[in-house]
Amino acid sequence: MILQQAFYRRDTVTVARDLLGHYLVHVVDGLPRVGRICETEAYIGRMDKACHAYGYKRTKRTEPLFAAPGTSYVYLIYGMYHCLNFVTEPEEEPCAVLIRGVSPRLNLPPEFWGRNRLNGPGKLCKGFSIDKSCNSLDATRPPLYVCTDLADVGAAPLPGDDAPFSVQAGPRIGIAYAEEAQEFPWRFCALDLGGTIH
DNA sequence: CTTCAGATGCTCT
DNA sequence: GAGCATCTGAAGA
Repeated sequence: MILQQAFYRRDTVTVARDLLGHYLVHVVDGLPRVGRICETEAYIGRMDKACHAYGYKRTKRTEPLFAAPGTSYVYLIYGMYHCLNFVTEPEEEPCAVLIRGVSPRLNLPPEFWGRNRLNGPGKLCKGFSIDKSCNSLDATRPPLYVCTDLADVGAAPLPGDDAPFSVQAGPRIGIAYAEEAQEFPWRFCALDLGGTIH
């Protein structure tokens, strides 16, 4: 099934952990590009200095964070990479989960198959052709969504994809400015799906 | 394996 | 004008 608003309308840390193992889908030119989510991070505006909407800071950029749970939030970072998030918690609570890594499953360009080709928010967006045109979409339906099974995109399940996996938590990446929030263990890795925390 | 510099443009002050 | 939820390639250990 496709994850619906009720899935995202929950505690952000819980959603970040629960997204692991599910399948990110972006339909491009009629073909679903699919990867299995193996790394995420939680951002919580009301108390998290690493969140763009810390202290309910509302600007043109952060506007999607205040929208309905299940909305996409895509922004440009360092002038050349995009980052994909899904908005969580009820409307007006600016929170989101950053999708940091997936392992390739379907219809990805050849250069994105193999180890360490889709681990990292910038690489992942490149592989899935995700840019600002994907910002502020309803991500509970095509072209951009997350589903629980490969059967949901009409593909056969992969042997081993139904096996349990272990989750590791650790501090988030690239937020040295965020003072005490640096240490929050809000990064989640599915170790057996290719994720790594050092 | 590690560190390090540079690329590049949008957003907010 | 400063800074940024990153990545790559080159060089060193």
